[in-house]
Amino acid sequence: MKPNQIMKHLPHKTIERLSQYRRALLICLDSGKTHIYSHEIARIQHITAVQVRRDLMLIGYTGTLRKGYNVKELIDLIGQIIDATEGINVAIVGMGNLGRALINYFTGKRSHLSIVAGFDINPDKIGNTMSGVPCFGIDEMESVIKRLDIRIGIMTVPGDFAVEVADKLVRAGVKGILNYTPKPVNVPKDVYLEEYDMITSLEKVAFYVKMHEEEA
Amino acid sequence: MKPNQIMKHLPHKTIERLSQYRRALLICLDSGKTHIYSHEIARIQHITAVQVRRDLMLIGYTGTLRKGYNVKELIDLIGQIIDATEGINVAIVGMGNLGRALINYFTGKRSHLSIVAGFDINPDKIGNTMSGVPCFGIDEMESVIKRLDIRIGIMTVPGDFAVEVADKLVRAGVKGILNYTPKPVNVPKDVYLEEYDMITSLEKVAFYVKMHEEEA
DNA sequence: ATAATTTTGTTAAAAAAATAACATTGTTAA
DNA sequence: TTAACAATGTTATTTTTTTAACAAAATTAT
Ligand SMILES: NC(=O)c1ccc[n+]([C@@H]2O[C@H](COP(=O)([O-])OP(=O)(O)OC[C@H]3O[C@@H](n4cnc5c(N)ncnc54)[C@H](O)[C@@H]3O)[C@@H](O)[C@H]2O)c1
Ligand SMILES: NC(=O)c1ccc[n+]([C@@H]2O[C@H](COP(=O)([O-])OP(=O)(O)OC[C@H]3O[C@@H](n4cnc5c(N)ncnc54)[C@H](O)[C@@H]3O)[C@@H](O)[C@H]2O)c1
Repeated sequence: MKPNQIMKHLPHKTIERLSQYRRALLICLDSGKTHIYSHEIARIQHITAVQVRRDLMLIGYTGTLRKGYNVKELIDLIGQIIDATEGINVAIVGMGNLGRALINYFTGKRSHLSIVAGFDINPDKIGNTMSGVPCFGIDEMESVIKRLDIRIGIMTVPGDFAVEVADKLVRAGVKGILNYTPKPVNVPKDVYLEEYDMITSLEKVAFYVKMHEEEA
Repeated sequence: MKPNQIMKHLPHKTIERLSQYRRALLICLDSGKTHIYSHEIARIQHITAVQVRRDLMLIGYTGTLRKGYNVKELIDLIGQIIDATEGINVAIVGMGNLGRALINYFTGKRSHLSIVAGFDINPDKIGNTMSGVPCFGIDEMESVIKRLDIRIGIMTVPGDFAVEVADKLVRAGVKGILNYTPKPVNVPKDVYLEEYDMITSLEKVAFYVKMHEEEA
């Protein structure tokens, strides 16, 4: 099966895990490790070794028996599968606390995904740069996105502006949106949308903490 | 089936969705809506109406035929299922950009989950408050957590400190950890751990954007 | 008054994901 | 040398999650 065909049949959960494996592998690489066993990856990610091997099987990677997987090779292969060949430019809308946290976190982390622009409505922020990322006015969005070939937008504006910002991003031609706003938005189906709310995560933790306590 | 028994058998995904439904319902309530149909909830959450009805069936909620669900009642019932009866205190470790974003976001949002303390290593931050949340030194962690009966810790420190902070939280007696650090940590199995990395979300968006482009 | 419609609630089926089982094969050790 | 071991890779099974199908009932329309 060609790489192209592989990609189309990867389970959604496998995609997520591949990204996580790579994150862990990069840490390993830094620490000088050249090989890693499936059960080591599994332990880091809190999953089973079988699942790791199964995921790697799906992307057609073959480790060395009894030596495990070559860290560098695996990082490269995961990149071939999940990264776009030429890299993708990303914009952040809303250069507040969360936007700033994201920009700091990303800068220099992933070469194939570059945050190349920020947008805000606050005149004090427009025209400045933040960790090297220039901040533009929201009115310039459409032109800047087209000019810089930005294909993904991250939304970190106050919830009340979520819907209007999403619409603006879509009109500007973005093909993926990552919405960190607490307000769900709608996009046409040729735009991939991912929404995340920290309250859901925290409430989930709280639920299982409660459950566990009641059990005892 | 008693509420207690219901909870034990709820699928993990249902727990997440219940939290999301409530978020959406609270928004509806604000806008003056008293009733809502399953397909309306579904549309907001980008899922199917059947799934909504099935989830509500699992928690034993009965809507009114042809009128839909009573927004207020449903909010209350979801609270009875997923919230702890007496509320849970939460701490944030690492009062940087992300920590600040979280505190702002949470403050006044959920009455049953209160962020009552922050911890940091930076002397300039210790002793101050941020959106009403006092910042303590990391050395005081164990005593403060015990004194304030904190049961969940959110980690927003730099990755290099993740493991040590997680250990500290566990030693202090926390029963749930939400790790926003890029470094996975390990906890004993009586502590519920949730880890989230924005890079995974962004890489997932990028993957599907790429896929979609190649298809065309 | 009756039929059509719309929405819920539930059971059944399908799909997706995780786990288990196990064959295979280098490596180590007796 | 051979047996035990420890790792991978793959198929089979189980579990979980989602979707579909449809009965029941209130409302609306005819
Ligand atoms: N999803 C999560 O887990 C999570 C966590 C924390 C915060 N949040 C949300 O993220 C958002 C940002 O949080 P924050 O703490 O960074 O808030 P913030 O107030 O610090 O930042 C918001 C920024 O958006 C800018 N802005 C306002 N309206 C705008 C518009 N129409 N167009 C462009 N920019 C605009 C503001 O000038 C500001 O710089 C909020 O919606 C908050 O609720 C989400
Ligand atoms: N998971 C995600 O999606 C995501 C997104 C953005 C950032 N991050 C991560 O979140 C973390 C925080 O990001 P940020 O932008 O807020 O960074 P930041 O530097 O602004 O904040 C870190 C804070 O932690 C404090 N600190 C350092 N060492 C500490 C210790 N040992 N104990 C207690 N406090 C300590 C610092 O004084 C600072 O206030 C980083 O690990 C970053 O990589 C994660």
